[in-house]
Amino acid sequence: MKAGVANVILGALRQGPKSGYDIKQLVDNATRFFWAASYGQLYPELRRLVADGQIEGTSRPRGGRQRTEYRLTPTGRDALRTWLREPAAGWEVRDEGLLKLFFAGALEGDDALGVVRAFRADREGVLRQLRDVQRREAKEAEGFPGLALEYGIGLHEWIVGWCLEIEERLSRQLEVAAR
Amino acid sequence: MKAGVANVILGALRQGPKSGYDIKQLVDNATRFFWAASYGQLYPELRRLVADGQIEGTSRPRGGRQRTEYRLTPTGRDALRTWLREPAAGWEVRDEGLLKLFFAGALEGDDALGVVRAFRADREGVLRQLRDVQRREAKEAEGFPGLALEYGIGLHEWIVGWCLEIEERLSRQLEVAAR
DNA sequence: GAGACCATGTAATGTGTTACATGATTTT
DNA sequence: AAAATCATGTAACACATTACATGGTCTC
Repeated sequence: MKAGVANVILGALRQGPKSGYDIKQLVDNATRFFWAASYGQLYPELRRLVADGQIEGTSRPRGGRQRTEYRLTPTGRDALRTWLREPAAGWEVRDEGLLKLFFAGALEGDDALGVVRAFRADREGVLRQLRDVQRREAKEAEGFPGLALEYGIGLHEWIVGWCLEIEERLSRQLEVAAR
Repeated sequence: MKAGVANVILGALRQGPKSGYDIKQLVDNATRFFWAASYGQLYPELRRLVADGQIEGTSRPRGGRQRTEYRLTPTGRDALRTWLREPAAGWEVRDEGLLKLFFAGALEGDDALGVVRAFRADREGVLRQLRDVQRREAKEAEGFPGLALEYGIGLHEWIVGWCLEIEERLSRQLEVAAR
């Protein structure tokens, strides 16, 4: 899971030169759902990649506003392609909603049901966000970025559906128990 | 996303008293897929929870082997139930496989297809692990822990299915392009 | 002229993993 | 008798977020 930010930068720059700010926008818009990055990571890593010869920075002021635009060097392009061909290092999830679901047995029937409902509500929120992105970026998000977006939407649709099923199952059990 | 380990400990102890080692086993067996915890977090947090009156530790040697068994105090039980009723703080994913998928356009057709295939292979691996857990813990994993497991299995089945579809779609595109 | 946005950066803080250290017991 | 498992703990390190600091420009 090491050197993650570097790959985000390299990948972002492939679609054309960008400032640190631009990269942050891309991250917040798209990759944040599976790979977040803060300025505190981005800017130092940009310098490191320049020092390492993987990217080059040019001063490109916009109006009177200073701005450094970065682009890939051939070395950087190779590094990106090499990384893409390597097996993925890993996968980490930290999901408080699921943790609550796991322990929901500590609550009584209807409160436990509430945990599932809250979990679903959260995922419906994410689903809405993803659909907003899809609407906004209909043009830009073609090819693989669009595929990743489709993945996220489909995944969250599945999750919401699963929750609804479980909620029904639990409701029926509660009814039976109440008799 | 703060104080996460505390809730894992509280939840784990609800099903009966446990040593730090026991809790680590539970984490590695079950919650690790959505909430991991290392000894470096667990042991200090156990002390903190004792100091805070949420759990109590008793020396219960097993043979000549020292062992401290922890159990919930009423305070701890309340804290667990309160936490369960609160809205979930969040949700974080760091998925290198998806990041590669997102940038796979930097590779040529069949290499890009390889990224999807590698992604699927990884998820098939996780699916196998989850099914192993299900087989091993058929008895213990009833109720909500079992539900969380079902969720994980269903989710990964969906993912594998999605990958197969995409692989076909890309294959067809490659064939057309080759003509 | 106020507020949003573009733009860059760092320091403090928080969080979590890895490696190391130690030692008993049980299984093969 | 070796290897695996039970059991507890800490120190060093890696990684990431948050808050802060600064200042220009664009839009209402």
